Amino acid sequence: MTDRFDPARADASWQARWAEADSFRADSASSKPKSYVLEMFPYPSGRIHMGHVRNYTMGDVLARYRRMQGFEVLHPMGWDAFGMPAENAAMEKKVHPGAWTRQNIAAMREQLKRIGFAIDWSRELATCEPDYYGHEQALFLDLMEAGLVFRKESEVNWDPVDMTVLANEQVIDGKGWRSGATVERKKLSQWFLKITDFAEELLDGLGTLDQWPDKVRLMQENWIGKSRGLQFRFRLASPEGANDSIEVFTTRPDTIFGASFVALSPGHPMAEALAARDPEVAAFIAKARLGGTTAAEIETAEKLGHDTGLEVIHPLDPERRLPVWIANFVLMDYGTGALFGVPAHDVRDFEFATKYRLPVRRVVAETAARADDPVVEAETGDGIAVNSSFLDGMASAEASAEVIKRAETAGWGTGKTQYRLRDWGVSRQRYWGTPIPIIHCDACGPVGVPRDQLPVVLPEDVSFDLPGNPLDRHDGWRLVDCPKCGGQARRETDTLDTFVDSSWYFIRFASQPKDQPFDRAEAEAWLPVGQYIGGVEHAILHLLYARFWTRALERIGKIGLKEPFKGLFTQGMVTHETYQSLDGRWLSPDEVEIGEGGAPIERATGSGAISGRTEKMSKSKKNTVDPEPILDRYGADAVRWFMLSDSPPERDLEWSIGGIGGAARFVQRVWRMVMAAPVEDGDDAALTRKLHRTIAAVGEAIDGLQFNKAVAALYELTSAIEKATPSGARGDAIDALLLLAAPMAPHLAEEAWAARGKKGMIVDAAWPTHDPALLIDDEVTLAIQVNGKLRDTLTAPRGLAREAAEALALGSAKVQAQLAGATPRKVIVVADRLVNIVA
RNA sequence: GCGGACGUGGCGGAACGGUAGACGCUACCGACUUAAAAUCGGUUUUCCGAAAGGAAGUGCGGGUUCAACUCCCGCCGUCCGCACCA
Repeated sequence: MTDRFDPARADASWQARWAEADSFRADSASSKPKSYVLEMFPYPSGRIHMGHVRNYTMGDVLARYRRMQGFEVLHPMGWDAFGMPAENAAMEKKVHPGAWTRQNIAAMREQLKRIGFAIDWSRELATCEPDYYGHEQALFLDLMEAGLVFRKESEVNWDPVDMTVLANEQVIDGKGWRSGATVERKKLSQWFLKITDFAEELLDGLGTLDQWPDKVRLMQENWIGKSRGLQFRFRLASPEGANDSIEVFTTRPDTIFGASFVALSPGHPMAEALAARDPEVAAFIAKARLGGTTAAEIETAEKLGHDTGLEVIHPLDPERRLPVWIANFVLMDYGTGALFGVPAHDVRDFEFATKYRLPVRRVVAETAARADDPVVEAETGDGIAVNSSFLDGMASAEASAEVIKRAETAGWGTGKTQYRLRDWGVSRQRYWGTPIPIIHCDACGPVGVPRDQLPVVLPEDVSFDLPGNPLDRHDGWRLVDCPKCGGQARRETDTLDTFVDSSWYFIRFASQPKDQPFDRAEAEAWLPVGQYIGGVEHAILHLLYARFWTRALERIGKIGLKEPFKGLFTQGMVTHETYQSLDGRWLSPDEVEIGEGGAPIERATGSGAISGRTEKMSKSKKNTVDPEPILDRYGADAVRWFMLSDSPPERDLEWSIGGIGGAARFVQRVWRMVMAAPVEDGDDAALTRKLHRTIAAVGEAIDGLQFNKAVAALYELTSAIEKATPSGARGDAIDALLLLAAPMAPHLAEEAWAARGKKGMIVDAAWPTHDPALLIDDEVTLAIQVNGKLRDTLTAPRGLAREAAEALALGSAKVQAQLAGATPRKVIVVADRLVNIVA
């Protein structure tokens, strides 16, 4: 034994001991209560970064804590292994995406193991392996049979040079991120999942997720975007071809008398029909479709319109005619792709009407008396209906209900609920993804691959020399017989969105039979995930898709589970300072030194540098810190401890070398204390009380995922033990400290536990319990206030009677000095806490 | 534009409506040492004061209360999400 804790030796040796003992295997058949702790699985980019370390450390503390509390814990790890970076690497480095990915997985697995996470590695999975994605294909077919999968034409961003489809974030200023070519919109026939069928229950379900952050629930609620309103048809004054009406949706039926135009989306079928025979319309539509989809562009985009010359009849005032325009601000995929404009009460309509000199008619006012106030800007709030015939005088909500009622009675419209949520397009024109298990036959149409032919395995012999999806040109794989008619047919070459892969991996972790995606009973034994931990960037898509997928499986009877994640925690990012040289190059913090007067200087050139904001670690800003050298230097426990200290876990954690140093110091401090602990007998009531308070505080903090508070409580206990004189109680406190610290600094805890001659490993030890009686002191400190200001603090026996406390307080010289002879008017006594004398 | 969160020392942050600044970092002083590292003890919200002590203080302005970082109203600022959603 040395006087220094040696993490390099201890980390490896205890990790080996845990592996040998198979300490973290989750036994589905265990009779113990179960606890499922899960962190969002990583994409195998090749290196672990600090964000991973923080995320998995939090989950690990919880998993180890639950285990010590007597739970059978499932804490698995896997790889979200499909996706574009592997294809990019294939193109750049001429390696196969699979080889690249598997190599990355191997490297990252070793890195994770060095941090000593309590993971059941026997359940490890990678979504890019057929034994995972094959089951996903089966589930896809199940959903298809249940009518939850459909095919539809949809627009994609098409890069004509790379001949590939781009995600929105790959389109930069209207150009492909890699080729720089101007991106085109192209219509492709693609597969969709009917998530909109679940809009209402996904929304309702949010109400049951009381262990989710409010913020995430709100974001999902807004994303689903439910709104109630009226859908109805405007009859055309003179029929236009086959169409004699235009269907619109509104959330403000009460403003219907304020309508001054009808606007069609440039993608609306009627607009397209008009364009087919009128070049002017066609030209306008082409113009309207230009322009980017970025937020900034939309913000500044000018409203453009084209008058079609058509007119519709107002449903409540047959004398009134409204002009029909085509307008660039009308979205095709919300509502009906057409709307009626009420300039007085809608910001966009107002802008449009002002530009094209369309009438602005007030139909809502604060009071009936202000019915004819001029409208200087769009007034979007509720009020009283005015200038609206039979609606006049009604409040907005009442007026809306009245219009819907009349529409339904007269048969020209119906009350309707609209959702912003759109169906989930899952087709990706990519190689490195789950093949969609469909065969296209000219005679039979799209046919599901028969179950006994699953998995549809990705062919290995592909090349990325040519642009486009290599599956499209791999005839050996692509050309197959139709399973129905036996005729010549082709495999679907699109692969599934990787969000599908991550929509059920938590079920596969819980149960992984060979012959089916999961065993229902076994999966249900573990699920829902008790605590799910990950970044807030997944607040909407991943978490919504996973909720949908689970509900879809529930609907088709595969699992008895509506919500996959009972508790959700979104942790903050790991940030670091940033620097830039004067000419704008990003500098890593190592390349900068702080000169006299605190001004940053670039080491290499000696010239000044600019310190920027502290931001999320990212390669582009060169402010990353690689965990590996830090682990080498300080050991796993110091890194883990630092990740949990200081910042509340939901907030960003600023990386600092001082912080990690402090954590390493604490590890050594505990070790020294253990090494130097003399064996003595005897009590130490004060220390015992401190210990029991700490046990309660740490447990409460970990339960609430407030790791920074648990850390602070352990620092306090450590100081108290150091200051205490040797006694039996002190020895007990050291033992308990090790148990309490074990989830956070497990290697140190094991090493110290062994050094203190304890039997067995600390991972198998029970979490200490506290005696509630010891949380209460016999003596309390009373705060003595005069007029609400603290003037004195006095020690008093606990449970001191009101009168006695009052007398005690009045006896204080400081109080008497403050009162200066005045008689107290009133005395407030809060038992065992304070006395407030009001003079 | 809409929605949400946050604002406390030099810094990260604590604080059931009841002693603001726990705990950590930094800095400084001291001890040990030939020396350094490591370690240990101490100080560290501001102002006045030698001290005892006093005054002010949780973004700003009001309010409720015996008592407000905490609750309410109005500003200011920062960050996040959504975004032409009818």
